[in-house]
Amino acid sequence: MQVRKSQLKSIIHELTTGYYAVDTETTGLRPYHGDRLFSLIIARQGKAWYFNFQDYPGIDSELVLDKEETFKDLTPFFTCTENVIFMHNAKFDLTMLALEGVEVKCQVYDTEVLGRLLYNRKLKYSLASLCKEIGLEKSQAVDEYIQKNKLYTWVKSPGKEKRAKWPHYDKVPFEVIAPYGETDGNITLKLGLHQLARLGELSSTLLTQRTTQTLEGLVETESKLTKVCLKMERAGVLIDRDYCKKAFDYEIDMAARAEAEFEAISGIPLVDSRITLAKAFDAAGEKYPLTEKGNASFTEEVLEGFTSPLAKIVKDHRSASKRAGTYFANFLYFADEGGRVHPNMRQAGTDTGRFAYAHPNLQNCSKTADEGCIYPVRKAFIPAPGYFFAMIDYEQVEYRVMLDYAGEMGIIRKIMDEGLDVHQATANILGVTRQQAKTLNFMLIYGGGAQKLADALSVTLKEAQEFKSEYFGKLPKVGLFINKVMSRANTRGFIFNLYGRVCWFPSLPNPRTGREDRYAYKAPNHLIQGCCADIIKTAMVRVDDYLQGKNSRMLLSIHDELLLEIAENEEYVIDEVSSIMKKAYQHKKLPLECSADFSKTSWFDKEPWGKKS
DNA sequence: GAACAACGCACC
DNA sequence: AAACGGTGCGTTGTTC
Repeated sequence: MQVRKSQLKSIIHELTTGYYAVDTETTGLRPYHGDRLFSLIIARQGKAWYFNFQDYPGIDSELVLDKEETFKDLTPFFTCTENVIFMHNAKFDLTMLALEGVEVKCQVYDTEVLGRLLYNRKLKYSLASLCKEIGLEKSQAVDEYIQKNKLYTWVKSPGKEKRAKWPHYDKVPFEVIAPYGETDGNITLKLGLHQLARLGELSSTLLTQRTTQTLEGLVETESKLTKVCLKMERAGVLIDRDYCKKAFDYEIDMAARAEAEFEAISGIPLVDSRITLAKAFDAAGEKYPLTEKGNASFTEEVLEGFTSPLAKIVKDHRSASKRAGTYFANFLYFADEGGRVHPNMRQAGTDTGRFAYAHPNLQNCSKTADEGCIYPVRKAFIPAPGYFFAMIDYEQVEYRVMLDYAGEMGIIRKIMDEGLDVHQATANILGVTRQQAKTLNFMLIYGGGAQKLADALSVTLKEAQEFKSEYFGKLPKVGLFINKVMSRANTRGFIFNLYGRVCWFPSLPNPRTGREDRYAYKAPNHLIQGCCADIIKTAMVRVDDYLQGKNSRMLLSIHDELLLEIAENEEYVIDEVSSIMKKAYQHKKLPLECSADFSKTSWFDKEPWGKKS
């Protein structure tokens, strides 16, 4: 129901402790660029209240509530820690609420996150598709209205072909959006309650299994984590705008030069496509491989093998345009007025449990600068005045966790007693070089076959097979572990890690053979990768708790690394955070190690912080 | 015109 | 029978 001014107080009075769904309607999707909520939906047991704050032409003025007053009245609701609130993509709505000064202290469950924890092999985790599975239909009215009436703006940014689409939800008529919002609220609540019930069932089937933590515990961690991510995202990362602009101009210029040179030499305008490149390199007499789909392939590696001067030009062009478009242009585009970018942390973004980052993705910023590069990408990120950066990362976490899971004591002792790193210890055991050991470990953790190993080590298939049997001969527990996990995935269809995270392996048709396949060779990787994701997620919740009342803050989580902004008088938190991170994994035999770097200038220039802890 | 597939490439 | 895991995002070329 649409809330009228006269009913406000009594309705709010009705909101006693219980299970709710909350949703907001917002002017657009960019909270850090001025978009704001214009309505709030609260749903409970078949009832949904639509609190409208926006004036529409001809609307009954009783239906236009005062935003400030409403949120003030709702303070007891949002600060009640006993309330349980379901939200789909909760972080977005929490951001919008935060911009109205509302801090939600209730227990928040993101139905997207719950969807992942329940079953992580879906194609989509949208509210519409999750609801559809349980027979609930999401209204498409608003999206359809936006499309039909073209209530969006196309935005083109310099140096890029792609345009961004900005929808304007505030232009959707009240009579369309209000019932839509109410439906969303109702179905989100039903979905959330259904998910909690389903989690209970799933959890009880795992109860007999050995995990250090129950699935319920994992759900609680993820629930708390949503608010941690909210904080991190709101903090954002400061960019050096002038640096980005200079770097962007420079790279655009480099790309233009490459285009001119290419055309001068080949007589063909440079278009980085298989058609143009095939034409140019055919003329230059170069031979190139084909991709899986039978198209000409011109990867960097292929170009590396060419003698034609065009090859370097294409490489330079790719590198310059990638740096200009994917990095510097995006940083400038996404930065708010204060120069901070707020990348979207996608807590439920991956099958394994890792985070995914978008808009912009800050997990794939170039670490190193190529030779001759004068604008390293990570140099664009700088600590705020009064702060410096700390980068704390787990050392070889996936390998260590795998060895600990496997209980391969021979190598574990070598690592612990002799202070060797994983690859060196492997090398010593096998009598190979560290680099070879690293390649072997790498292949192992990704489920690579003998052929790939042969390619990577530049040896024959037979030699690669010998390396493999040598490896498993000397590290039998690792082989046992890998086989056990694969066979579990095959026979049971799912595996779970020490944190209770379940990973499903449904039978899917293999596009190559058409036969059903569970892709079980991926299972050991997913188990380890997911476990490491849960380690850092657990650590983040604890670090956030530790940082309460301090000025230092977490900014980014990059799989096995945290980037923090440390207040100048809080240097001591670095060691403490390292320690919290290490303890987030309850090892059986092999503990985790962390190392820290710091920088007073940028994310690029870093120095070791003290010695390894 | 817009959506999609394919490719290439940055990270862990 | 064998299989190198997980992401986001840019452009090009094709298709609806």
